[in-house]
Amino acid sequence: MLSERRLEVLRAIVQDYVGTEEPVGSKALTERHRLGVSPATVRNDMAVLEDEGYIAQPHTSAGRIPTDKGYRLFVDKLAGVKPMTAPERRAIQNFLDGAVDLDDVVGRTVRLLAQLTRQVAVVQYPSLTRSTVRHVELLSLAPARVMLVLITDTGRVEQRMVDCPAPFGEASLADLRARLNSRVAGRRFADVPQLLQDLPEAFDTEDRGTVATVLSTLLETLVEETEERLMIGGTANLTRFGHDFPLTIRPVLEALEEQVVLLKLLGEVNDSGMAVRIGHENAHEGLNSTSVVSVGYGSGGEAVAKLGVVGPTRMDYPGTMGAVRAVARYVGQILAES
Amino acid sequence: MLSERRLEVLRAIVQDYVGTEEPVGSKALTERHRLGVSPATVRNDMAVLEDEGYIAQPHTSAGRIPTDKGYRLFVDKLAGVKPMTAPERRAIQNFLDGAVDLDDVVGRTVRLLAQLTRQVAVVQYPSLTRSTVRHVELLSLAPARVMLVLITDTGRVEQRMVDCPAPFGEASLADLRARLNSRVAGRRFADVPQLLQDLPEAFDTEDRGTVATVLSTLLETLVEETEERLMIGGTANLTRFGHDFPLTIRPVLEALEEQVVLLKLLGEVNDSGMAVRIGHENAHEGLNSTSVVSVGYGSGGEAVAKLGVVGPTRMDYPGTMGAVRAVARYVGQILAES
DNA sequence: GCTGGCACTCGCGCGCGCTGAGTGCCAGGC
DNA sequence: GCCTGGCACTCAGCGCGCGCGAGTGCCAGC
Repeated sequence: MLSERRLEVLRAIVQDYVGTEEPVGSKALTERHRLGVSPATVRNDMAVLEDEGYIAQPHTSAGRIPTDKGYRLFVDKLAGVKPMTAPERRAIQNFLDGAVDLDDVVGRTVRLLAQLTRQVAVVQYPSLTRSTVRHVELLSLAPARVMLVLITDTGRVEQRMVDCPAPFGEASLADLRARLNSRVAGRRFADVPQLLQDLPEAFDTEDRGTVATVLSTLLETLVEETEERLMIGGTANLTRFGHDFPLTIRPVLEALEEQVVLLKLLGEVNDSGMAVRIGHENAHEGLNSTSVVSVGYGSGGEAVAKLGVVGPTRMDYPGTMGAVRAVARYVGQILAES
Repeated sequence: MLSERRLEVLRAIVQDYVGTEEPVGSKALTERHRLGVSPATVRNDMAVLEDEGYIAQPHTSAGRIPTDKGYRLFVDKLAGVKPMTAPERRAIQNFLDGAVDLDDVVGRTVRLLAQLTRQVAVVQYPSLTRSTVRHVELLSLAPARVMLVLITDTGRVEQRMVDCPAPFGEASLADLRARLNSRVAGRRFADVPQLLQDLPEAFDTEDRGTVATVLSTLLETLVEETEERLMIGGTANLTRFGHDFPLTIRPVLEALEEQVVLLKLLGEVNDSGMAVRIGHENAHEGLNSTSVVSVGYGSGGEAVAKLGVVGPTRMDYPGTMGAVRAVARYVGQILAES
């Protein structure tokens, strides 16, 4: 176990390094922080911290920089979440309040987050998994062609074309529409399959094939669209990554274009709230020199999707976490209102 | 007017520079191209080309590189469009054929284009301006709340919530729905306002307010959604931009995040087909060291949207133009089928 | 009008030594 | 036992000078 002072030294190193982007030495440390001890003592402490793997030297006789493990300790034990100031909160709220539809909410959120944190922002569209069905609509486009429109309580609309095995009359369509809605409207996606199980039996034999086709398309939509969409922004902030960044930036850009990677990235927010993934803790190789701060957000108490930012491991964790949390909270509010 | 051989020299310079990314000198030129003259002669030609502003030296006693004006001449007079090979065509078609819906088509297109050209791809969603209405659907969500769903022939779906001034019965709703569709289905967006002008008169006085509200929402949707959406991809290719690119890349990333800028970028494709914007020809400052190759695409003969790529001015114009044209053609086919 | 020859230019890479921040270690003091 | 000042050592970065070589412009001759 590290002594109190050594933890203090680690904190000071992290803070200074995040601020200056340069390896920090013992003398500079004692000058900028009131540690109450001499540089020599700090040097000893640093030697210990290095042995334990919390800090490292880029090369002999340079200052120290925190390792991933060092940042991890910093985030877990040494730093809190820096709350937003009142004006900042107001600005967030104002900015998000102007949104006119779901796309706009997500778009504004992503821009806001990128701007506040000066990093790359990633926002997942509200998920369908935990949402409920508001309405299902069926439109006859041709005798044997039906368009299925699914409207969710989060304001999302999905449509699918269905080619029917047999012509399907307007009356049957209206019947199906009514039965469908009375069964699933207001219900959760997860419950829908069960609720529709015996629906085809209510129809004439000749229509059963078509009904089954429509239903299976609906179920497919529910499942497929659970793979969420994402929006990202603030990629220009990648240029602030580091000096050597031709090599650093490329894999990050590549990773950011793969939805799957991103979804996984946000994926594992534990229920307690925020998740911070530091450097090599990220499964994806290209993101080994980045940290990800993510959090769930939702219209009620429950999280329906996630959002977060991707930045260099050398980031202002308390500030970033504060911004991410605040934005998530206000987006949740906006969604609840609409 | 430049002599035939001088044009040939310019072509050789552009080709070599695009290939090597290094200033090209007179000796190297005569070695790689069968110009039939000596380096000294080429030097004289180069001096002329430089006087005319087609090429420049990064610094005294280095080779020459083409200027924007040089590329312009190259594109206009010296180079054609390099057609895709048969296997490439097949690959494009196969890749696009797998798409399941509009989002997927656009997504695949953007990835394909980025991969083929190794540049940043931008694809505009099929526009609503020139498209036609396939169907308008009205759903009663509450006594005084109606959801309006607009389906276009390009497979796009837009929805809007309408708060009615007075409760609106199911019968009236069905009536409105039927009348609406009989008037506008299959018609062009631009014609819709006129077609609906006297529709409220067909309804009882008590319903007219609601009908008017619904109609104005529909018209708004048509106008608003004419502001198109975009998808971009291949930003990782920006890292291949140049050696000095910390400064180059940032404004480009910033520009790419502004939809407005991008739309303008694609905006001015003349009807003849492809547009190539070279360097300073781009209005947006951040894109002064990039070239944009764009083209319209559409499901019929008519263009409903645009797509293109953004790359360094030093790009393989014939190849890029070939790829852009081929992709546009196949996307058009796919859209026509669905 | 093309060519070979020639003198000149200048960016780039290399090696050098200096500087200064930073380190590890040690002996002495609280 | 822990902290401290002192000291020798290390090494990345920087500036400098130098030589190389690709490339140029010009000129006289064919």
